[in-house]
Amino acid sequence: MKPRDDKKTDQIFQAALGLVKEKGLAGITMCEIAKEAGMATGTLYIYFKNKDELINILFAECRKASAENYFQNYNAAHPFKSGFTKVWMNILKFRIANFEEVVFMDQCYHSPFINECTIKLTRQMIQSLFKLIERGKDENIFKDVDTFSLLTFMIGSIHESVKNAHYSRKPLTRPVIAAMFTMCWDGMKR
Amino acid sequence: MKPRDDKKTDQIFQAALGLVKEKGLAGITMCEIAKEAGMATGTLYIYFKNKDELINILFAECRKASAENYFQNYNAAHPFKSGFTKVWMNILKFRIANFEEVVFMDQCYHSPFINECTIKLTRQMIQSLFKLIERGKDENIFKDVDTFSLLTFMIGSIHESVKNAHYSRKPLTRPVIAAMFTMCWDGMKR
DNA sequence: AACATAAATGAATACTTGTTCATTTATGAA
DNA sequence: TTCATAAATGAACAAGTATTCATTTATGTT
Repeated sequence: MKPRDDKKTDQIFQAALGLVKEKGLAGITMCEIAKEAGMATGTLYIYFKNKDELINILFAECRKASAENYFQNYNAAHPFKSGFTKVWMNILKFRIANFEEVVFMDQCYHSPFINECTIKLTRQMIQSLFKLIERGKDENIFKDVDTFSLLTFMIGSIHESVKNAHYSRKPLTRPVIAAMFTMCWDGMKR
Repeated sequence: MKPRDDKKTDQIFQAALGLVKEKGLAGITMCEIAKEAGMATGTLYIYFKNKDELINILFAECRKASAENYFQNYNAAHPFKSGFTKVWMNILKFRIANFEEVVFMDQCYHSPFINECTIKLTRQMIQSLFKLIERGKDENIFKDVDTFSLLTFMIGSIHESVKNAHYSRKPLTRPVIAAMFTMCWDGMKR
């Protein structure tokens, strides 16, 4: 028998992500995805039951990849600031390098494809970030503000930087990244 | 002859915004918009040439409403901090009160409906905000960081607050808003 | 080398959705 | 009141899109 081509799933995902960034979830068709991925329309239905499943599984993959990235090379034994910096930079760099995923996930939150339940799962994933912020508060480094607000502020500085860098077509340079981080840190610290 | 019903345009816009927030640009149909707006499908085509025009005009309206709001009750004669606070609060409150518009515009940026040219116009609209930040730098209040980064940081603190408040279903309380503003200010100031 | 099996194909099908248009309804003018 | 005009309607039509399936192609097994 003929085995499945393991690369195909990834080709489909890449095609879908590229098209969504270009035209939004509104604009993509199964036919276009297949063409972009270099295969026949029918082939998509060997790897996914239907369009809905394709998008849901891609969403789950993106979420996983994003979460796995947060704490890479984070060492809790190191001083708080260096750990916090590492996580901040991880998230920033990941979002720059995977901007298509960012756009795709953003669009999914208001779509008929992703259900409430899936969104709730995503919220659970910020637990580790929550703990990081709590540590900063415990060590009397961060302001005595509720953790959720501190986290929101941290994430906001990252998200907006990445978005603006992309739309203004001005790549984030090291000095700009450093400046953004300093502002975030100064805002959060006591 | 029978005159046009001036309310209809607004009914159509409200229906479209509500549906986009619920299902995304991907999920809306002319038929649904009409039903939600309480009129026949054909009526949409009296007020708009087609779906594309409907969305483009709605986009332009949202952009205008948003921009007109920035500097309401801003008085350049007042001290910088109170003016900056006013603008920050204006934007925050506008986005809370008009979250549907926020979602709609976000979705439009990656859609086949809105073209590059329209997006560029939006960028021009941030000129007044640019000048506000410059004033803060001129008065030696803000950090000596490039204006675009300062503005990005400011906007990021607002956007993420509104988004998180909505998705977590925790309305922004006065103390939380105050805390977010303080973090933004502390981050930007020297 | 021949066979069995599943992948891959893409035109055909079924369904969805944008748009039109013949008809009805409502309003201002004569 | 009647007429002229344009709005409003929604079923019919035209496009467009998801999904299927008969056929072809490729690969592992015997």
